[in-house]
Amino acid sequence: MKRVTSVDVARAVGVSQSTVSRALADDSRISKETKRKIQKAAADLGYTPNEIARSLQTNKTNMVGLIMADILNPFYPAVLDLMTQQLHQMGKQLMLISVPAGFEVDDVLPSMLQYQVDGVVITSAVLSSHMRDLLQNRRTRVVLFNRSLEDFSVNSVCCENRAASIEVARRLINSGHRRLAIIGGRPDTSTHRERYAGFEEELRLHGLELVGDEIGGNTYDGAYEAALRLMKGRRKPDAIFCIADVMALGALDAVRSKLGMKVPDDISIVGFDDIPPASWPAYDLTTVRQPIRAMVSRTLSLLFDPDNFPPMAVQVPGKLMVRGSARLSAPVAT
Amino acid sequence: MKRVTSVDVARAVGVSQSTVSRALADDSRISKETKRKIQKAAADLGYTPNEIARSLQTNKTNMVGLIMADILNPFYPAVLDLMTQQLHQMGKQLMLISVPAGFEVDDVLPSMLQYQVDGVVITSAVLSSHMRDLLQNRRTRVVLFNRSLEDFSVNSVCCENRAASIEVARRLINSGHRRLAIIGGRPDTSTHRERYAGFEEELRLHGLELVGDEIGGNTYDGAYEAALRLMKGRRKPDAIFCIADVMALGALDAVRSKLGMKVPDDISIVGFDDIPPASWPAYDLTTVRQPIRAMVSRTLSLLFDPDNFPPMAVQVPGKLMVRGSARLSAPVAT
DNA sequence: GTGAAAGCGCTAACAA
DNA sequence: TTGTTAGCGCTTTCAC
Repeated sequence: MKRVTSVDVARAVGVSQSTVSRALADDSRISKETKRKIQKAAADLGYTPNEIARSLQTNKTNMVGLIMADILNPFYPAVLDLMTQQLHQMGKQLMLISVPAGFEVDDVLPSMLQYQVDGVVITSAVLSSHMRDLLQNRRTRVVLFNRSLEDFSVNSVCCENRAASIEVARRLINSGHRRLAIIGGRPDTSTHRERYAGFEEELRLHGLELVGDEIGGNTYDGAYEAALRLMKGRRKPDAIFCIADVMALGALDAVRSKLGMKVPDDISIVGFDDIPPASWPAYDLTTVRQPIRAMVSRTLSLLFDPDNFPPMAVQVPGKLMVRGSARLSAPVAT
Repeated sequence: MKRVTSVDVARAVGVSQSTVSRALADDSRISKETKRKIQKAAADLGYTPNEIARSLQTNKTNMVGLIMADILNPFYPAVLDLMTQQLHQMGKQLMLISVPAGFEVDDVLPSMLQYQVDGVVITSAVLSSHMRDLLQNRRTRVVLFNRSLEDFSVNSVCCENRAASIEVARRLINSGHRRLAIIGGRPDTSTHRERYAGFEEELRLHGLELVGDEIGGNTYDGAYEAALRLMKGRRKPDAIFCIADVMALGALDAVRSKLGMKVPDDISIVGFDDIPPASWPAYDLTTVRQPIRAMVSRTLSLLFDPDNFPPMAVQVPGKLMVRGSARLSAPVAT
């Protein structure tokens, strides 16, 4: 069965194809009567406009590309969920690519651009300068989500990573911890660097330095091993800050189930993100909540606001969720 | 800067536009020399074919639509990850929609079809007969993932839900459990019905019946409450089968942290899916593993195999992962 | 208020 | 081996 086009509708009503197009676009010049007839015929025939043809003509696809580095980190499904829903409400569609391990944005972005997506959201480690130029030349909007670039040459939406990490460090120190360690994610990500820097900076302010720092690769297993390495060190930490919740869960399980330690009595663990399992009683993780909904909204605003120039780095505040995995005393007024 | 088209490449080389098109499609009739020149010019100018225009002409977009009911169930991110990667390898793209709570496939599918996706994968509760007809008329392939229809009118890929659930029941009964209960997901899904039926059937075979059955809505919180309701019943279960891991985690936390029970000493909990947290020491959940990779591969085969007709219901075996959350004795030879 | 016609960037049939 | 031409299904001028 041949697909029904606007020409079929036109023929059925006895008007020209362009009139159909106008009527369905609710053009003010078309008479009420004609519109009604066309709408009826369209419904009867089961006509729906071909977005591909429309896109070719208007040079606008209403598709947004999303390049995700690690969907398997439980932080991201919520992002994805909100993103598709908000886009759908705006009458837009999402094209998704998950970057396989060992690949970069550069490897997958071009295939997405061939589909002429109107904008691209990237939640990945790095964006090469080559790709940045490419996007700029095409005038394809980009927003980095949960990532940023030092030189502000690209839009980005992040949590206030530094500030939040400073708060974590301060609260831990004020509560009597002195041997602090950190489990990082991937050193080539801005989130890693900012959280690491903020945490360490606050330590120095108190005349302390890290008793250990390990890389967990933003995975549960990676952090599990990292925590064990930390606990084998000369100076055993009394608190570990994991820059992502999924790693905090790994660290927690490592010290509890493998080393038989009590949390928070023997050691405090703090995460970042506030993924669903963080609030489950089995973990009861103290962590920094990222305001996902706000971050997604801001991302889409940056993507579609026509006079968003020059690119900007949006930062939204995180919120410390005090739960049971860290021995924290009441905050000190400042 | 205007986007560079095949016409620009043609002009640069001094050939016709169609020659460019052929050269880039590696048409055998074009001379080596011309091809080389065209490829060079294309690279120099940064030309990449416009997939939208190509799609309009070929009536084939190489896009697959994926409609996901609950991305927030930790079972699905792995599916998504594999799906995008396998598609990308095939040179295809994925268009994703997450169905918001309170909406149905019918509400989102049409907007996807306007983009002329070549096929649709659905992991949702129900597919109305109206939509089924629509898809059939358009000759748009559909595969239900982790869902099936009784009448086999649509392709589907599922785990052997019944068989696996029967095995769970048998193992529990053979290990001495007598008061079995179940926490279901959503009664309007095939997975719910099949797992429920298999489990109950095996019980009856042993002259037992469920001491309780509750609905957990496929969420952690829902199952947490459901478990508490079960334990308030007249006959308290000594084993609970949760038809999805995310619910098993909720049930586990409920009986452990809220009721202070020991697992598996006081009660056995078994799940279904084998999501990552299931194997974490904090849960150590006995569950049925769904072979996601195989399921995704089969799904894409069904979608693209040209002579896949009539529709078929593919079933792949699950695998019982025996861990610590259920008191199971060694399997009895049959 | 409506129609005719051009054209978005490509593929593919037909010519040469 | 290459060029010419006709669309794919739409939007959007320009006429009337």
